Amino acid sequence: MTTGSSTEWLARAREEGGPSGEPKRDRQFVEALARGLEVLRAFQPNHAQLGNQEIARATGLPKPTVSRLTYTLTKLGYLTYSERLGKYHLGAPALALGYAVLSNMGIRQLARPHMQELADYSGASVALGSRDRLNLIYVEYCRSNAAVTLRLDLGSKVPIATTSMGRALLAALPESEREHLMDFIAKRDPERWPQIRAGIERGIEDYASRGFTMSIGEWKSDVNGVGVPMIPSDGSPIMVFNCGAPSFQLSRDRLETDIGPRLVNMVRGVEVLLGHH
Amino acid sequence: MTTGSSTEWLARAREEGGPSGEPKRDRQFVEALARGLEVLRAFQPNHAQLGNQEIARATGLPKPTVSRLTYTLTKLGYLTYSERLGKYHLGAPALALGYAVLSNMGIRQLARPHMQELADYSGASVALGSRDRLNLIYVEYCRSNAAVTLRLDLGSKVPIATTSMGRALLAALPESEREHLMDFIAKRDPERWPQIRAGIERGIEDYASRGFTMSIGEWKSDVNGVGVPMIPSDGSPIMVFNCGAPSFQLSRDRLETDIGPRLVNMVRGVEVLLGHH
DNA sequence: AAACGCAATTTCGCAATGCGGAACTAAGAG
DNA sequence: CTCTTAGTTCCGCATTGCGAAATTGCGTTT
Repeated sequence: MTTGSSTEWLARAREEGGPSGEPKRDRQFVEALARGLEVLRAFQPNHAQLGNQEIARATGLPKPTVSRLTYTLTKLGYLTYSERLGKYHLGAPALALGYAVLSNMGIRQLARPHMQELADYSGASVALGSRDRLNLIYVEYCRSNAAVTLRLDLGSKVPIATTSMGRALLAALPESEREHLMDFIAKRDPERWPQIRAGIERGIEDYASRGFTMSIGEWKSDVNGVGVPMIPSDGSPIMVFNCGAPSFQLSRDRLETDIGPRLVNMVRGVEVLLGHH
Repeated sequence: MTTGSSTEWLARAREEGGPSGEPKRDRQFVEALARGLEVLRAFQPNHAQLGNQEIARATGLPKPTVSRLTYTLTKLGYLTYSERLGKYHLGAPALALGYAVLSNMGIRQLARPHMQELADYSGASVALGSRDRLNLIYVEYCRSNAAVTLRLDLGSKVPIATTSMGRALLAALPESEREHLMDFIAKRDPERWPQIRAGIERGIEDYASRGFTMSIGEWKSDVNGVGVPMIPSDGSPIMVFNCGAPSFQLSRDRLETDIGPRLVNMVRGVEVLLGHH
């Protein structure tokens, strides 16, 4: 299901962009920390409980190393050991980190009223996401009081490959970064790559011509959405907005002619607010 | 405001319980990982943006070390660097961890209906917390539709020293652990320690005689609450429930005679559910 | 402009620290 | 009682992280 191992990401994280780069050690990069965090990441919402062995398999790290890392994380409270199952699960301190992320993210307060307005107008839900590897993480979320469906929580992930949000991100990314990510997507799912690629390229065109991207049943067959990127003025990473709903509620046509342009407008408005610091 | 440095915690985390222990190295403990996480922790909700210097001061780590750790965390996406400010802030991947915590915590789904029921009955809010150092982190939260006040989000922290929840935790903890924590509390706030200590001891008595603890305006002057601990059957850490509201809404008398006993009952109910796995 | 203060990064030699293959122990399953 | 599968301990090696001090970089001040 997942990529063979997450070691690839660690390897890439160390190197400069150069694909030719030999294993020149980055004396600045703290391997042990990266590996420890990799262990924490292994605990996805579906993999609630993991033993050392499973973690070793999931991360591609040697057993003794995993053993030491889980030992450390447990002492710090980030992991909790269950005697009954002989497995670890995530502890509350990890949650506190997430809360700090949200409460420190100024853009959320700025954007929320605008997002809510569009959500109410469209009867759909509007979200703000930030990238993590090949996913987008929801950092803000508004839905119309009408909408009953599509409940995604803050902190949850959607793939960049097939969502309108993801395509908006890719379209706005500098060429080199985009290709880097697309390489990974291709590698992870060679089967569907041709269609995925086509969707991304359509997204790039849509973004160039109209300022927003679309996904019509391409992420989940009964969900439609549009996406718009926001490129911050300082060097910080691109954020992405979307507006989406079940397909019976939001037709392709309405997205294209009405919601898409409005989302673009909304993002321009938020950008202005951000400019005022 | 905070403890001088968080290095104390790291030191303790390595050692066995023994207070006499000299710095016998724990070859199992990965220092670099612990330090890296300590850097992330420095980003509390109030300290949104931090430079290397500030992090060094907050964590008590040497500057070059901090520099390497922030470098690593940035490459991994857990921190983001703002050119404009020359400071770091937390990135979305940290949020994803928090989400995984919540979605994996089975007890939440089990307990929620019961918590909601009591919240509705009492017109107050009911929460479930788990300890992180000297705080309790809210991992589940229900409030009556009536209650307008006291909005605390999942992942936020309250001190164990002065809250009903905290006292319930301390009361249920084994002697040695309790004293260990109380030492820290005393050290952190010697000024108020006499009153704090008195409150904790009252909590221990209350818990022994009635099964719940109280805090009447001792955390925030206009907030009252009761707390009940839940000791899991496997070795995993104690969880704590509370029920609280602004003091005008929930009198001491009502807490003592009505809400407290009901909360105890509720927790017994949840414990039974947990037993059924 | 030059000089100053302040913060962040780089340097660099040292040894502490993290590493992982292999051996060992523990706990089920057949 | 063996066979498998998970987890820990050993232990020598060299990688890797360490931190004092020097260096760079930036924004003020004189």
